[in-house]
Amino acid sequence: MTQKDDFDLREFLPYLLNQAAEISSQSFQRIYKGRYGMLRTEWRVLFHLAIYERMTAKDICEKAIMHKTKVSRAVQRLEQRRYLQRQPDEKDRRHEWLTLTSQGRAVYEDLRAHARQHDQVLMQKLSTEEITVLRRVLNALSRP
Amino acid sequence: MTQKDDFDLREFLPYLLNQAAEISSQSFQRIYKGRYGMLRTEWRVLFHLAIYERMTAKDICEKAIMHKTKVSRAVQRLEQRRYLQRQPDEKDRRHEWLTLTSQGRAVYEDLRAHARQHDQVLMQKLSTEEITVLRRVLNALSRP
DNA sequence: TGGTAATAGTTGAAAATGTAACTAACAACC
DNA sequence: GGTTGTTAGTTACATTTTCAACTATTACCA
Repeated sequence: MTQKDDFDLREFLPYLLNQAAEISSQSFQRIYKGRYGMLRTEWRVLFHLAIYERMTAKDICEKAIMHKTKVSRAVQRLEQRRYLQRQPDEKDRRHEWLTLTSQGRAVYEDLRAHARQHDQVLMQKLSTEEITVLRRVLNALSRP
Repeated sequence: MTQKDDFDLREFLPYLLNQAAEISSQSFQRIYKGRYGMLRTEWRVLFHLAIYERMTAKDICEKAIMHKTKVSRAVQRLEQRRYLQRQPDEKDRRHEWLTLTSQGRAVYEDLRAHARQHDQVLMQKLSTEEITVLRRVLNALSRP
């Protein structure tokens, strides 16, 4: 199994990014899945609502770059667990404002602590300079 | 929709990595999906076989960090399209050696050209220094 | 005003993925 | 040699995701 071609997958950015994303997500997944049976789409919605306090599904789609059906279903499940509330907009009843319940906020705070800790572990593999470059670069690449 | 919490998703590495991976994969996806109806798992297997010439499914699992069922199904579909051949190992008939057909190699060469071009576009957003740091860091984060 | 277009969000069916159980071949040990 | 354990790979079933079509509401404009 020796390399034949001169094309190196380890230099192809989409491949590398996926690999790193996959690996770095796994241990965090064990936490939100293990503790709350949540999916990736769900913690993302939960975190957005915690951070921005009040959003419509559309807002979440844009911020999180998630498809509306994903958001719709994540919201449903979070609502079933009483982690969030919906409130139709009076002026435009196509919109629904979403906010976390106190229960949802508690879950968020727990997960946030784990997220911070998880990030610490990841960053131990890197120098401070690498971390700043990485964050800057990933933010740049996240804009389509 | 103003930020309330001091936790910043844009600093949480698994989130950032996923976002960047997602965005940066999209235009390449349009190519392999549009031209050959392939899935992400399939181009990955195809590329590995092109680069390493001869591998078992197990080898691919390890190199590509993919679950064996994913690899198994990708191999099936690539075989159906006559992009690869299987050859049982004579000594240990649990192993199957996989190699690309000339047709598979042709598809690879086409996709490789697009991959290179795609990478060029991505890298235009970054400085050469950022690129080297990024590659090094992503490789480090890709090891569990 | 009425008719068409646009927007927010949901739903159903098809495709893809994850999980666990399975088969087939080999290894190791008594 | 026969039993038990391991390994490579597949399959079946449940869960998740994707895609397209749908509803309900508002915007646009002749």
